[in-house]
Amino acid sequence: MHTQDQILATLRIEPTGVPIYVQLREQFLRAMGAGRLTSGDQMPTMRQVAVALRVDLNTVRHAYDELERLGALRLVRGRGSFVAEPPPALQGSAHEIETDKLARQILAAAAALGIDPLALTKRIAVLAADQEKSS
Amino acid sequence: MHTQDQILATLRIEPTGVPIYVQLREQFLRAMGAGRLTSGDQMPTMRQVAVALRVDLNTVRHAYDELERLGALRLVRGRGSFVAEPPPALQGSAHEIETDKLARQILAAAAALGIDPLALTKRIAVLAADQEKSS
DNA sequence: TCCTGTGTATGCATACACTCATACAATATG
DNA sequence: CATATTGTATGAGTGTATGCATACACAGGA
Repeated sequence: MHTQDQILATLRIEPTGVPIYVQLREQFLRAMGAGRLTSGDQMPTMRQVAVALRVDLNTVRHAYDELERLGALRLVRGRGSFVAEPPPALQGSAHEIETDKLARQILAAAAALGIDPLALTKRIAVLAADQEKSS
Repeated sequence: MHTQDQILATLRIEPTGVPIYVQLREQFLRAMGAGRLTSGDQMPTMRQVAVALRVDLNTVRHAYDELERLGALRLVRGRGSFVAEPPPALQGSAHEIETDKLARQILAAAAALGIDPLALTKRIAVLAADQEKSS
């Protein structure tokens, strides 16, 4: 019952010039990957986020919208928003396509931040290996 | 003499929702932090950047302007733009921290979308290598 | 049924980001 | 001095991001 509140408390909007909806999108994706939000979890309400961060409802919706298009959320009218099941089946070519998509997004993000893709690749490999062990 | 050209070749603008001037700002800051741009170096001309990236002169100026306000650049009318003396914050270690942050965020996103981190790493490496060649 | 909490959808207003075009001002060079 | 180069500046026009307000549509419970 406290999950949403805890997530809410972690959200931060910074005046860096990066659009608010982008900041929200990244923070939620990260919370999911870190396990602070898991499949089936109810997300904080759009209105909750809007009020808590003193941000417009449409802005939050913009973020939730993109997360749904990414397949990370399920938006259910009248009920709420929920973290989607990460398709574990995602086999064969479908998996390759998704992987490719994300890989390109990542390179774009790295370029946008001026981070060397090769250095980034190495770092990811190391962290991924660490995660393998701990699980 | 090749410095500007080399820096120019590393610049990338991606449609991530992050404003172009922010992308430029970050990339230059990181080039400084990584030592690819050091005190006294002449920056590529605003017009060079504008033409190379097919972006408006005012947009580039916006980025250079912020960098000057940050103390990272000295803009000299009629002569050019130069990296300031104490190339500000974001030194080597800070750069590593940023890379680390992005790496973790990527792993988070991958987990959230049900994508295998190792497969992702390989794909990124391939795409990054391709990009290196084409430039 | 009625009420409340959701997501969904408008319209209006403001500010910002970006492009395009056109200059002006200072510096360097011939 | 003339010219080119570079930074500086402005205005028009378009699209987006954000905020504020007001609804509508659907689900669940009293």
